[in-house]
Amino acid sequence: MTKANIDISTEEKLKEAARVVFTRKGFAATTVRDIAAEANINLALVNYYFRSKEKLFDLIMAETIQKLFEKIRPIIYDETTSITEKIESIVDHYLELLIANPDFPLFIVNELLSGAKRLPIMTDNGKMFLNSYFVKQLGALRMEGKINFHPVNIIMNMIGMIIFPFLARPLLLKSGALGESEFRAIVEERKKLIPLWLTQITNL
Amino acid sequence: MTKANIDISTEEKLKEAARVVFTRKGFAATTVRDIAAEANINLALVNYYFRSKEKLFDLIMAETIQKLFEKIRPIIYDETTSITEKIESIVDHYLELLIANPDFPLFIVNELLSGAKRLPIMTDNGKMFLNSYFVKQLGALRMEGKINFHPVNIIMNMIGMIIFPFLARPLLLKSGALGESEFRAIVEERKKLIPLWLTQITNL
DNA sequence: AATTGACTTAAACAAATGTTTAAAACAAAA
DNA sequence: TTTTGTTTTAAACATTTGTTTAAGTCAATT
Repeated sequence: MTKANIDISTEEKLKEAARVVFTRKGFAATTVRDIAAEANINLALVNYYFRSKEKLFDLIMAETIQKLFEKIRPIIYDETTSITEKIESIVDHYLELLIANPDFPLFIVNELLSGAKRLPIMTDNGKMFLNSYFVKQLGALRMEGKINFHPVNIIMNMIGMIIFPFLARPLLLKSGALGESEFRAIVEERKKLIPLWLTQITNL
Repeated sequence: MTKANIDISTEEKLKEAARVVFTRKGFAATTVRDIAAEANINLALVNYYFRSKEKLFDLIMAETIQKLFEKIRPIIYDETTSITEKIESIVDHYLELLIANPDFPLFIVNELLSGAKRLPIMTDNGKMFLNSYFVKQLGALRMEGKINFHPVNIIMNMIGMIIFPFLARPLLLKSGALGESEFRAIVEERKKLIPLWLTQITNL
């Protein structure tokens, strides 16, 4: 057994440290030295294992997006569930994930700004979303005359309502408008409310 | 008349260029040379006029936030208008502003990530929002039993629904899911829909 | 015309940052 | 034990980046 096999640590530690720092500060504001320090590992090893700061970032970004969508895909491609059931499922899964990683939305949005280069990973998954059975169901909703607006609005509202609290989180906490526990309570409350609101909106 | 009075250009040109570049790339990813180049003005003049990159950013940030809230304040402190009227007003003003500056939400959100130092300007205005008559009206809504959830949810939903399309914009455009004109059409559509949806949600 | 004071420029500086190098440490194989 | 290939380390390198400097330009004032 070579050292490479025993030692899951170094490479994995670096990735984990990079994930933490990139998420907290964004790509541009993060230095390779930050990552090395966070991992308590020699600076040169970042380039040794990942060749460059950019490659490391791309790797983490790809993995994160991947993890994100592979949870959603089975839900939105399920042809046996109703719109309402899908919404409940998506909201629940998404919010659970965000409760565990509260600054993840800021991370993504931050990279939307600067990283036009790194977009393909996301656009591909975005298309995957737009081609889903869920979107077809929403389209049918319009055909049936139940809604009189572009179905993409429903998706926008859903994701918007899911992620907004997490975008506003630093503002809400630092301003003292909410405490950590109140924030958590509101998010928990929204888990049930968002699907309710969405059905009201779509007249279901 | 000194040169300082004639020449509104240099300082103002730099500020405008800085606004453009900061908005496009965020604080960390923007270099002073980027700004100078965008303005076609000598590098040293950035520090000559604004002392530092950070001071320049703070100035622009403060002005932008200021401009943003001074439009909203009279609306949300108006004691003569109903909740519905306020919502219509806010949505309309906000969306108009965002149509003119589509990457403004990304800019703000981007700085929420890194700039814990630059938050005070925003938290102050956040408090201004939370102390408004609008929020009191929403609170009353709960007292009357018309809604059975924390009123802050309505604000979250409103802002979330307003800004989300602009956060997703680069993704939607680059992925080809929407064209520029379709995006514009959807936003225009939402101008009327969002208030409608919000009244459905609040049982008004 | 000479002077003043604000503005502009090109060059330089110091610090920070991504990356590379060359040697050392180390564990497994021969 | 010696050898081999991988991993780790400290130092160095080349750029980039924010900032400063010192000289130059220019218009108004004296």
